[in-house]
Amino acid sequence: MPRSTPAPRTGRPRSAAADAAILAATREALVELGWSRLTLGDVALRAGVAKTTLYRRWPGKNELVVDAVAELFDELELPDRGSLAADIEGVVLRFAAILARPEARSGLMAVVAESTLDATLRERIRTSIVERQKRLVREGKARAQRRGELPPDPDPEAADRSVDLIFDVVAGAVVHRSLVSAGPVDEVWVRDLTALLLAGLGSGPAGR
Amino acid sequence: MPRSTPAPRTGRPRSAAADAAILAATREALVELGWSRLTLGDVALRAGVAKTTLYRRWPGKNELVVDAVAELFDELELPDRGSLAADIEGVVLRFAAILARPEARSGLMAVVAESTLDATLRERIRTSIVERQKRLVREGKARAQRRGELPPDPDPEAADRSVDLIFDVVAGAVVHRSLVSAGPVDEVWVRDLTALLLAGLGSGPAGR
DNA sequence: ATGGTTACGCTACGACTCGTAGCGAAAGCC
DNA sequence: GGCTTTCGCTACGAGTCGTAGCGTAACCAT
Repeated sequence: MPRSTPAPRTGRPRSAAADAAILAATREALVELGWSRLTLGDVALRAGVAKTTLYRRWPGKNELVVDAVAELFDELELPDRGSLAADIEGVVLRFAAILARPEARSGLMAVVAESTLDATLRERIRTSIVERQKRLVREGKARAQRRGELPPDPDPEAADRSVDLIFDVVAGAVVHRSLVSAGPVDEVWVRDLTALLLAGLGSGPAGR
Repeated sequence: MPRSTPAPRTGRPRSAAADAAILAATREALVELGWSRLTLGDVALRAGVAKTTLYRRWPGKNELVVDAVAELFDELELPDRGSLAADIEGVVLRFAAILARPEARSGLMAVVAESTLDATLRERIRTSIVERQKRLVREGKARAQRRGELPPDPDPEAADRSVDLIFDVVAGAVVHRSLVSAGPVDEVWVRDLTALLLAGLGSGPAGR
């Protein structure tokens, strides 16, 4: 989904294969070069298309990288493992696996950095990535409430706030752990995180 | 601290004022241009020094920005407000205030993104920023344990894991909330976050 | 088929930034 | 005063940027 095309009814249609090739080439370049040394000319070369074709579809490097990275997160799913704790551990491990890939690491943080001065880009990130993955939190929460592991929400407004908060805490913690602290997101860490989320600080990381 | 100078005993000494001017100019340029459009030539011009002087002190843009941003977080302190919950709320609000500044937003995320392909830069970030601010968690935790709000740690190894986890969860949540989700870190959100940290998911955001 | 319309590949362009080299002058220690 | 290092300045080749112009290719409507 490069951009919202007004869908012209006539003329030569845009090649869908070119889209896929460009996004794949972008991820490949992210792995080898990182964000700063990635150039659109290089991406065009890898994808086997002309540089001008690239500029016809995306406004610039930032938007291209957002679309290339967003595809990575669409494969996320919430496995039903029978309990809230197990569900959380499962999805966090999958999320961490995606974040371990270099194209996700360098691409995601770079566009977030760029979005601080570009409201349009920020909105693109929000709709393409953030809002899209909140479905995981909603699903996991509803599942836990059906199981009786979580109390029902007092009102819809509080429910929304709860979803937003959980999403920021979980996603933020995993991102910070793997990208900033540069520590492993392994089973030990995930178990500690889940314990903290479920029971709070009082229990401590060793208690379980 | 541009870099570890071997401290030559002879010759003209490096101007300390130039260091400060360069770092301040870097932050100023980050505000106006963001990371990608920031050029070292422009920073040198703003700081009133020659471009060559800049290259003599820092290897490149990444290292310069790390140092410029690291200074911002040194002003963080942990106010003693009498309870663990109040302490957390206080430091989170201060942290968010720093993250609200454009020079911190764009600079921090950009260098984190760059560090994914540069182990040296990653280490520089870890020592200059991350490890330095973990003191807040250690202090807050020790204080709460003295008050009896938190149980003592079973062993030093578990204590370290606990500090790392709390730091990633708190810092990650605040960063994710303000930079990725682009939501406000206000008193309402901080209260919900603190409640989640202390009591876990069971209580919900409305319970307090 | 034929003509209309749009996408495509290709080439070329001026403007800009990069990081480095070389120079003479300035600033501090012996 | 003599030595050493930093400083400001200028200049340089290399590389990237985003755009314009052109002829060709692909699809739709008649």
